[in-house]
Amino acid sequence: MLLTVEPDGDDPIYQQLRDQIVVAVADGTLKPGDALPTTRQLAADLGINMHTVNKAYDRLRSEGLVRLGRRTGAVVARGPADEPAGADELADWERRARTLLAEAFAKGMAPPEVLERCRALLAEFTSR
Amino acid sequence: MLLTVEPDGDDPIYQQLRDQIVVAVADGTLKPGDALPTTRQLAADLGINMHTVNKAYDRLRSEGLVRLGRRTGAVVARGPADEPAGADELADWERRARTLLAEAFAKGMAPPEVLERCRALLAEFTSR
Amino acid sequence: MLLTVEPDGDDPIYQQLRDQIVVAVADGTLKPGDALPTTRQLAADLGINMHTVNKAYDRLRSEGLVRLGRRTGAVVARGPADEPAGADELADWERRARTLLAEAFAKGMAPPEVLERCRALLAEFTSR
Amino acid sequence: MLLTVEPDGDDPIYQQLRDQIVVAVADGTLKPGDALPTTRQLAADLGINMHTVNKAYDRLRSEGLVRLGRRTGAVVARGPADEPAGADELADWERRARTLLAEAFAKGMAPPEVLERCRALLAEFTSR
DNA sequence: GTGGTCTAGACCACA
DNA sequence: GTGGTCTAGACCACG
Repeated sequence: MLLTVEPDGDDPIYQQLRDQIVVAVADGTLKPGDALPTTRQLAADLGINMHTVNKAYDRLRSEGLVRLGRRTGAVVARGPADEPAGADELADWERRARTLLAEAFAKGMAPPEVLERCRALLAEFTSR
Repeated sequence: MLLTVEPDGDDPIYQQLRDQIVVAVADGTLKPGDALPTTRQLAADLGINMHTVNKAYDRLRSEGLVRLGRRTGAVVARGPADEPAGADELADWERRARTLLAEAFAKGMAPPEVLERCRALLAEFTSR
Repeated sequence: MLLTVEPDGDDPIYQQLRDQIVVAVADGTLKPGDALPTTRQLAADLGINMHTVNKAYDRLRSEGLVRLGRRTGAVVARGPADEPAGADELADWERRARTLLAEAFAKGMAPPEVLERCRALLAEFTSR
Repeated sequence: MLLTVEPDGDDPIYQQLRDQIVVAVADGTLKPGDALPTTRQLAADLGINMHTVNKAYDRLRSEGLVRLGRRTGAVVARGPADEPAGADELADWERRARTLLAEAFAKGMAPPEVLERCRALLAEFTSR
């Protein structure tokens, strides 16, 4: 479980953290019940502000992926196949997926090729 | 070709426009050579500022999807399968796709189901 | 001597014409004394405005590459090795060359490679 | 690192800034990691608008030469030989170089002389 | 009449 | 305090 950040990247730092943790949950590096580093611990390790880590954790909480306890810290709350996604979650995801796939298609990637890439990326998660 | 914006949405207005136009190009609503509304016209229709539309068009130009004409206004420059995507473009796309697919998987969607949704979304584009 | 224009290209049409004529003079397609098409002839051929052709010719005149006669039309006035460039002309050219070469270097092209490309491009002119 | 602008020059202000920064990166005045002035600061120093500086920086970012940081301001991202140029970048550069070299040749500069000037300009970059 | 550029001033997200 | 976004209004280059 190695987290890194690019302070001057295109995405805000808190989202970089959120994304990496989502991927870690997907590929099994993090399992339901696993504890995440404390905010101040992670902030110190990465040389960033504690509030930034906090914001990342809060986003994950509002997505239902982690639970934030006063004493337990941040704990992974949901893993693959743990609980089916809600309708709102699903509609929002589909909207983003449509945009992403449209971009690929509009920019010249052939649909079978796009689908194959999606399959390969998903395989990264299931195989581990 | 109906464009709408949510001024208070999560994404900036110019990106909402960019996204909708990308989808329109992908699904065939807009074909290479088709003219987009003029910046002033679209701005007036949507009740937003000219510069905001301008920024959306400028981004699309830098992505190679539209050409900004001197007299004609904005014109769709690239359609599906018009030209293969560059390596950088592709790597960036794959990074975003990984995050999006990881999110789906981590939130409980089964890989076959995810893949099926991707296939269905792509079919929206190829069928029209 | 085939001239073409992209109405929606990055460069203004009059400059596209100017550039192509400059290259034609350099590579020998056009020689000193050769007549260029009349403004209305060229405008009709390319489907553009007469004033646009006029502007291109005027720029070339101010650069000393063509003479504009009331009765003779536009005539190539100067060719390779015809007359050494003036100091102002030269300083301005060098400024633009510095920017172009800096861009190549800053973007990762090795100086020997850049120089070789320049040599090859110049050879296109001398060989014909 | 001294930047100047000519408000009434032929090139737009933002491009004058862009060009000067490209040259500065090429000749080593600016090295990867170096910070550029903040948009507001530079705008105030030059007596121009913040948005104009912003546009210059944004172009440089889209060219991959700088990263725009959240806290640090603009930072030089790519230096000479840091990363090879892409194919599109290269083709576009060659087109512009052809025009520039043709102009020199057509205006009476001998090819060896032109090449020597290019070599000298490149030497300005490598020597520092 | 089109997009391109510049100015001016405001509010927000991020850290 | 930084860049990012949006608004408003003006002038210019191009065709």
